[in-house]
Amino acid sequence: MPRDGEDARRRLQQAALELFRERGYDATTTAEIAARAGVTERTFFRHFPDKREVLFDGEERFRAALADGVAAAPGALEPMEALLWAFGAVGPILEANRLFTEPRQTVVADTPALQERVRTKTAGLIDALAEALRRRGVEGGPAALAAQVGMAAFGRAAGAWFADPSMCLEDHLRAAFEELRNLTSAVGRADPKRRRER
Amino acid sequence: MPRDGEDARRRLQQAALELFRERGYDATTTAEIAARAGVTERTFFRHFPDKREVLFDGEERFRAALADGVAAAPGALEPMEALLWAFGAVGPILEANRLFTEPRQTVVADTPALQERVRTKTAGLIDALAEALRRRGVEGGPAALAAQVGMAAFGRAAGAWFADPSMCLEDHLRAAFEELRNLTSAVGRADPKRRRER
DNA sequence: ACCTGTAATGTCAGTTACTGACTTAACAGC
DNA sequence: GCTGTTAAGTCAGTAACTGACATTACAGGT
Repeated sequence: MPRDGEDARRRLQQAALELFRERGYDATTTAEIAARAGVTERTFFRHFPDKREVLFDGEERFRAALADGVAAAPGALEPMEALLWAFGAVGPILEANRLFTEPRQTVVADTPALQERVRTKTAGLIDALAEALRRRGVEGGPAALAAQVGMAAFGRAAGAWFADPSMCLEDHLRAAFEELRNLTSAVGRADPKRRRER
Repeated sequence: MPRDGEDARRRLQQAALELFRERGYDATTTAEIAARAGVTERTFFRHFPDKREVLFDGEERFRAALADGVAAAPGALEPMEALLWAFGAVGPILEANRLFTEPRQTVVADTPALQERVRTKTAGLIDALAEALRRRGVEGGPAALAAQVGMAAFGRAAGAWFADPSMCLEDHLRAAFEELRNLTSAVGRADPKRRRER
């Protein structure tokens, strides 16, 4: 009976989040999730490719927003500046999803399998950023490195922003990127005797 | 019959690598691996916690070497300099394992599940580096960021070194870290109007 | 009304990774 | 020769996922 459509998907996500918080991710079976959502286990796997994915939704929209941000940045900006621009433009999306993403933070935090998935999602974002930089004329190698490094700074800024929302995301971003510059500026100065003992 | 001991483990790894290269990771079952190694499937899972882990061995040794390298770096070095030092000290290990790790590169390359595992392993290395930096007195936040960024540069250097072994690892490392400094030095100069339109 | 197509779901059987509980075979030292 | 330990075998079971097929609801045209 196809009257449900998109509704069943939302019920499944809701049921999954509830059960994960009640008894943990590993102790919850996909059959239980389906039962609470009022559908069959088979239906679960028609809406989500696997058990983990039920928690992650709308990530491709975020990825597109990041890529668009890099593309929309003024052409004169250096790679890292373009990334900073894109991260700033993505703030509203972060803010809008904040209450939505917060409950699953605790679930992800104590489930290694989900953390692994988060890393994969992040890797996808990094790839998209690198590709967007390449489209601006940045060479492949530096683009990939810049995307990785920029994402690390963004993660730090987003974390700090979650912990202290009194400062706006842009300021957190600027602080993180400044920290980054301070860290990297020191290298290659004294050039210590890089002997490999042992 | 416990006469095998460590030997069965090696046979399992060898059999797994062969089968993965013959017909791919996903199309290979743990039962097949065990059969080719001359043991039971149950024995496979006594030696490895899961199917993926049969390909990754000696990673904890590498992690310890990295942490030791950071600890052994001269105390006057800045965080990123200490990381560069540690990466340089780890070169011989990379070189020794080169022929050993090369065959599985192709398997990992076209198996998403294995790439996910590699990312998890890398995250473990980053954590170890951050912890080692903290032990040098670096604060938690900057330590984590420096470890992430340093590992990104190390990955780039190692990749370049695999592609072009004529240059020594240290030179590749220096090039990657220099690239990093160039990338980050540009940010925060003009401070463009970071308006979030759209 | 009737037919038809399509989209979401139900049903069921099967594969595979992985685990727990128990048994068995080899070897080690006393 | 007895005993303990260690690696392995055996067996039954769970749970994530998949393919093949049947079913139900609804939409539109005639």
